[in-house]
Amino acid sequence: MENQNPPKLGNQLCFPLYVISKEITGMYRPFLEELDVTYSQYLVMMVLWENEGLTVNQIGEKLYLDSGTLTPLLKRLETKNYILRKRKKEDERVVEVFLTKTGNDLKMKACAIPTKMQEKLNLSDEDLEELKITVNKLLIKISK
Amino acid sequence: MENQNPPKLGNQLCFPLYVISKEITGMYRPFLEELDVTYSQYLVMMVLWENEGLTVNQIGEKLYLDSGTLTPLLKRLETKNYILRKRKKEDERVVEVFLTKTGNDLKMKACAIPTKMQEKLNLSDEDLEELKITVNKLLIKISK
DNA sequence: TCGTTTTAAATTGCGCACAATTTAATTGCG
DNA sequence: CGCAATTAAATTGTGCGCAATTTAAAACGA
Repeated sequence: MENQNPPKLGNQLCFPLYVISKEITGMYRPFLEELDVTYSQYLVMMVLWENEGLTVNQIGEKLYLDSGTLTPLLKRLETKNYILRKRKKEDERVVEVFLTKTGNDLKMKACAIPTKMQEKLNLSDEDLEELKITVNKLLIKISK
Repeated sequence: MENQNPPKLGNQLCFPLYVISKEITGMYRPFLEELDVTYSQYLVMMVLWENEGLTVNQIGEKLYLDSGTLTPLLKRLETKNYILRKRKKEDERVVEVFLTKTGNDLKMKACAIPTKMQEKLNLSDEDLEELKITVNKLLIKISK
């Protein structure tokens, strides 16, 4: 039994990750406000832009979120008229999510965001790529 | 104006960071339940174990949190009898936060957590150190 | 077939996280 | 001194995030 010292903030892995995640999310805010979505809603929209008609569960698998989070979030997106939620005829338990025209058109407005964010982050292309690789490797390791 | 393609989940930096942060926080949960604290409350306790008597603002600076988050969180810690909140005599606007005996004793129980977490994360010492360095560098860059 | 089990989504309840505002105390300035 | 400006914390309101439970539909099995 070694390392039985009290845990210190400066020695954590999770804390800086938690702060970075919050800070970057915050950097998105002004851009996302133009689309009238939150960061989580933006994630859902990204998933749908790539793959329309997914079920709530399928969206949740991609985003690591459950129905307790997604159901109210999707209802808000529906209220904004960005998406449609339809119960599947063949299996009434399942809800499939579709884009409205407005929701699909939003994709165009969103195209500028990655570039703007990279400018704001002020990281070189190489650093950014390396970070993405590091971080994606870690994600795979952790969520395996 | 290049890179005007729709943003994709797989090409983001923020998304894996957001997921990793959530996943690791989730890994802490069973250990933190034994101490009857949430992850955010654990962060506050760590700060206080290192530095008792800090003001709400000072805690907020260390944790990147504001009074809107901290005030109710600190009240919950006070209800658990882990901390004491005292208005400063010389400046009644300021609230200083102190540990109770219970709150200080909790530090001992917390000592086992980093080791348990490292086991759970299943990363080598070297990988973990490298990640901490990478991630702390990024944090400094971002929050400058 | 009928009842049990499983599954998908919704609901409930709690605790952040943060923007915006409010309250109250202190500071600073004419 | 007297009042505007500043400051610290608290409050209000919205939206996650997740555990636990509920609801309802579908699948399964004797």
